[in-house]
Amino acid sequence: MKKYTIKDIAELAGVSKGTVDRVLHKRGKVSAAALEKVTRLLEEIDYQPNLIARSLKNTKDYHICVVQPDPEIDPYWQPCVDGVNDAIKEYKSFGITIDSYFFNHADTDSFFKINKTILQQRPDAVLITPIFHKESVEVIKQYNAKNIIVSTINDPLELNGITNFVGQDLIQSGRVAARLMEMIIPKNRTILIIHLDEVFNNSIHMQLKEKGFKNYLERLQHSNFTLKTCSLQQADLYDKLNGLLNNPNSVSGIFVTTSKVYSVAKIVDNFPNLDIKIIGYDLLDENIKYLKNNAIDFLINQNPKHQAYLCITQLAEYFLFDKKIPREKLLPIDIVNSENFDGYTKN
Amino acid sequence: MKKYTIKDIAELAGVSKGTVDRVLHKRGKVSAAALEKVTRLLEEIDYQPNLIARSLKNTKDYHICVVQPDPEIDPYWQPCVDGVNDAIKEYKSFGITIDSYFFNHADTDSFFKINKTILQQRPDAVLITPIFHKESVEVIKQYNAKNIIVSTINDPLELNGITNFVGQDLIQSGRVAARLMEMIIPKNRTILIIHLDEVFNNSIHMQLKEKGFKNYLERLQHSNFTLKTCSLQQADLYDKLNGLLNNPNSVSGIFVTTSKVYSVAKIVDNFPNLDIKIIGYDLLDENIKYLKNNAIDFLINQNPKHQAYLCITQLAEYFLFDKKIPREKLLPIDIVNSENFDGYTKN
DNA sequence: TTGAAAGCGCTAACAC
DNA sequence: GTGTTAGCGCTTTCAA
Repeated sequence: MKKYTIKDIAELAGVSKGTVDRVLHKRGKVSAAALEKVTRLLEEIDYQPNLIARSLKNTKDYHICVVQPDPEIDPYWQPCVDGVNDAIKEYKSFGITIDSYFFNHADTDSFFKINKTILQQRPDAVLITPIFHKESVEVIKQYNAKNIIVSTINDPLELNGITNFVGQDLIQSGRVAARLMEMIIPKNRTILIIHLDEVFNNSIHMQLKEKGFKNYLERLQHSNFTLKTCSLQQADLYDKLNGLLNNPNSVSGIFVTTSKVYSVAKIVDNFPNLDIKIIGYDLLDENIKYLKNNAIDFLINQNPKHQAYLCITQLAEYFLFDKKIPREKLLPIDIVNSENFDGYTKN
Repeated sequence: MKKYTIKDIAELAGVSKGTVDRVLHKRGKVSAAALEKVTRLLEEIDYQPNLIARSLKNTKDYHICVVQPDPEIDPYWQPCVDGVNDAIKEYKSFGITIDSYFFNHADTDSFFKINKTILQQRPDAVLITPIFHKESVEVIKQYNAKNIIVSTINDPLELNGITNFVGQDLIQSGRVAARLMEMIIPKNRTILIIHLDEVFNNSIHMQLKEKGFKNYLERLQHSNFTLKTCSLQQADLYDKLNGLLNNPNSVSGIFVTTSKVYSVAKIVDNFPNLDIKIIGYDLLDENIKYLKNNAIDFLINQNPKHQAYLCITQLAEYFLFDKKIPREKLLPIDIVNSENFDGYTKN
């Protein structure tokens, strides 16, 4: 069970370390005889290079830039920032520097400006949260032109030029919500699907979730739910929802396609005798408050913190240890209720 | 943003690398003046040692032994083995050798025998799956006496001498199941709690889950479920359950505290008009089959594969990079239905 | 085509 | 007390 090093191989083959290295990396300039001998030896002993040593040699400092919506403007993004910060700490001692940049999630100009700055820095990789689809495509092209690796989280779209994507299957996510809804409301009732602030956000997300949700329910054999979709602005939510709920039995379940589900729960809370079930997204403190008192029945955890952290991890291990980066990593769609949320929130 | 090395510090402080190292590791034999100067400098520039270099120096081969129930005897343990095997592959190139040993989960002698063999090998750490509690306590003492690190997964008990534990909060796990059950069966019905093969397994697990389950339901304000507990052997299951189910409306929900929930689902499937809800544990193929056709309503994922993998990861990063090992790592309690299982099964 | 040698950053033994 | 030095395993340059 001895650990063989290049030196061992060299001695066994009667050549120098340099030659072994040339064989290992197929750098040519090796005689047929030596090639043959070393190759066989390598196979025989199942040589595994010491990745630590290899990495040490490569003393380059790697540089990753992260482009995210500013959490001070939309706190939804705070978990992503937290995930990135964890990664910063973890990889600092490994010679990987990570810089965070924030844009205004309602302002494409700020997005462009930041990417321009980053381009000039020529980092080794950039992680972007592409909430502006069209604009992202453009920016990614520029990064690719300079051979800068581009990673994304959170975006379900096929973006060309992306090296790796970490996220969730959003259609499936809608199906998960639908199955849950099916289980907790009586057959044949009416379900409301609410998209909140669609114009200001990446509406593709909401549409895919809706698609999955409908798709699941429409194919059911023995029940026949009525589905109503509303795309609303926060400002209009109160009036609209109040109107609907004052008409009793009109709605039995509400599926909110975003993390703003607490604002729906807050209104529904005023109708305690209606027993309306609510399913939505993300473990915001506000959402968990309603989850705890059963005003929200289920939350689906998109795990933005882990998405961001994992994405950087993949890049770091690629730089340090040449570990292959999976092109797409789909995280599980966590179902969260009042009893298991803290397993997902605390770390 | 320069990366400072020991050499840099030495030059800045006007001392040698050796002295800096002595300060860093508090090895004494440093004059007050030098100590003061170097210490301040280190703080000033927030020196971070290069962990790769440090690790390379330490060329020792670490050795971890894993003691698990034989998956050929009880396939429940296969995921753990898979997790360990993943870790073996991953850390092979980092100078960490991991050996797997299997005991018969129904034979304490085999457990002792294997631990005896391992003790003689004097590994750096051992990961045991302590399904025999009393016996494990004994064995752990012996490891501790030889300064061998002991890690465990899957066991909720306070075992003294354990360095780290990776697992789940089993009482909370029962509460999760209870909350789910509450949502999917009508109020005030009867719920059956089934422990399968309790004598042959670690019954503590089942008891804790039951405790959490009951605890949740008993404190509900507006409903009043009747709870019945059965501890059964596989062989008796069919007769007992048939008896119960032939008495209509006797049972509305069944909570199975182990992964053998499929064997309950199989029997309940013969009573299609009863609409009995079933909740159980673990993503065995057999369970997923019933989950898919809604015969099982929810499974709780204990994620044995990840438990094992994570545990070894923690040990490896401790050996390689001196990363602190958390004494206890509680994994989230994943709720799984027919729509999100594949996020947890495929990797 | 090949071997020798330097060096990545850190540690520790050894000489002064 | 302190500085020097060798060396961890691998890569790469340079001279032969």
